[in-house]
Amino acid sequence: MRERPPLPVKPAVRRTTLAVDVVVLSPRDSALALLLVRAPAGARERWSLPWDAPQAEEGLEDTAARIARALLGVTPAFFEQVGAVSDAKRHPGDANVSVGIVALSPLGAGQPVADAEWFPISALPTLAPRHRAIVERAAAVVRQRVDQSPLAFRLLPSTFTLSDLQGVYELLLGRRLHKASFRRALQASYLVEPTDEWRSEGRGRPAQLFRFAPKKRRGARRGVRFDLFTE
Amino acid sequence: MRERPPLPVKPAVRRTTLAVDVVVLSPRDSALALLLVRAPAGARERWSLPWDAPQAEEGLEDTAARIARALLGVTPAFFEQVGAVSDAKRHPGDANVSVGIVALSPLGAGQPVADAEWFPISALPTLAPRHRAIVERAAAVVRQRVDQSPLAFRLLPSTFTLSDLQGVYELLLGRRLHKASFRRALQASYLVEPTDEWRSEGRGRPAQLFRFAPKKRRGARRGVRFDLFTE
DNA sequence: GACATTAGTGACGATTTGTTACTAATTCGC
DNA sequence: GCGAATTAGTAACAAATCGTCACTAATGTC
Repeated sequence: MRERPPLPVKPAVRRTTLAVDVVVLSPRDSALALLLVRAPAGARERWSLPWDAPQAEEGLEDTAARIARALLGVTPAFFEQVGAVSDAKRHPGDANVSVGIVALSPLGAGQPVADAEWFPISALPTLAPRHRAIVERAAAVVRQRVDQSPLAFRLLPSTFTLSDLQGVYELLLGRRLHKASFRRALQASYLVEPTDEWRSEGRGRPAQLFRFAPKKRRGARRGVRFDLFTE
Repeated sequence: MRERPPLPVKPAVRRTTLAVDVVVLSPRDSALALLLVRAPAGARERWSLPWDAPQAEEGLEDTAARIARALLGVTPAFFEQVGAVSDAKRHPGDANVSVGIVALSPLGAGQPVADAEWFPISALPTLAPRHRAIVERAAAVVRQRVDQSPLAFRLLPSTFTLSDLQGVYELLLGRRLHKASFRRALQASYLVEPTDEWRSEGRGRPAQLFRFAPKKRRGARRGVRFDLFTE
């Protein structure tokens, strides 16, 4: 048995510069859109993620909410951290550490201010390296949590049709889903309830509107899934 | 159509103090154990999570690796962020912002230094409020990702029996699993391959040793799950 | 050698899932 | 007005998956 050496690190805090970088997402023109702000003259890239430093003792999600509200006029419905980075990748404000936060804003809510614009996530302009990395992680986080978190519902208004909902899932997952299976699984989940309103969208049969109203249900005690994505 | 107001925020970085707080987990005596360090005399709590500030341009996971290696003599096999916090909850070093990182150390690897000790996760001493919150989030993150991430394999040595593996899953999930179902699902996942070694553990039939060797398989293109845990 | 203990598997029934094919309600073109 | 086109919604079948039980296998203990 070895002798146990004494504690070798003397922990100490250290002053650094911190930014909250916000990935605001919303469905727009049948694609997932990301809100960018025009960079000040002289910056290396013309666009960047909206960002700012947290105020004293302000929660990081509160910082993200403040930034998004200032740009859209409304507060997004959902926030989730995508991770903190402290590497050598360049940040537009040269922050040492960035916390990336994804914010979901419902379809059609808010209106960007003059220096902010929606870009389809598949056609983004050049961003600072750290911002590009944060956007990529955000997309992965959203795709990975869409089953466990009510993400999709936060991208829709408070009432919506089941086709709307399926469309958002397809946007987030990047693949088509089968209508009957989707509805059967949704039925079994007790996550939505029908309203007595219907919406007629030009042609075709009118669709019933639903609202997100999750019922508490006992954890379905399944076995393990081994859904590692090993690619 | 409203006039779009100009950009109302002038982003600026801000100097803060930052700490990386590490949740080192390892199976120990049939329970999940957490590594804590003895606090210096005069601290409000007698134990704390190991923590330190990142060095200049050091990645946050690298900081966590450095801290854990200093305490255990070995580098844990896996790191995952559990989130950044910047609220009023007290940190032992009074850092404004903490990044929590969970580190998984395989069964039996390393030996704590004199001022560090393993505690079963179900019987922890009092911790600073922020540390308590980080540990709770870490446990939730681990439970939530155990299906998508090779977490369980990182808590075991490089070869292990299937009963070992099932035991780790049961520790992480906090419930018993059925042997036949577990093995069938594992078979279908192509995550492990048998070695030609066997291990006799006192009584009972010897068990074959396996190693983690995930085969690339095409994404199983399932429908949506709606596994929201709404409780 | 009987028994306790742990490893590992075959098989059955129940449930879940992917898919096809249908019915229903609306608008559009003529 | 009326059929074609379009979108919503559902029934039902076949295949795959899952939970469970019951068994066989190989070891140590007494």
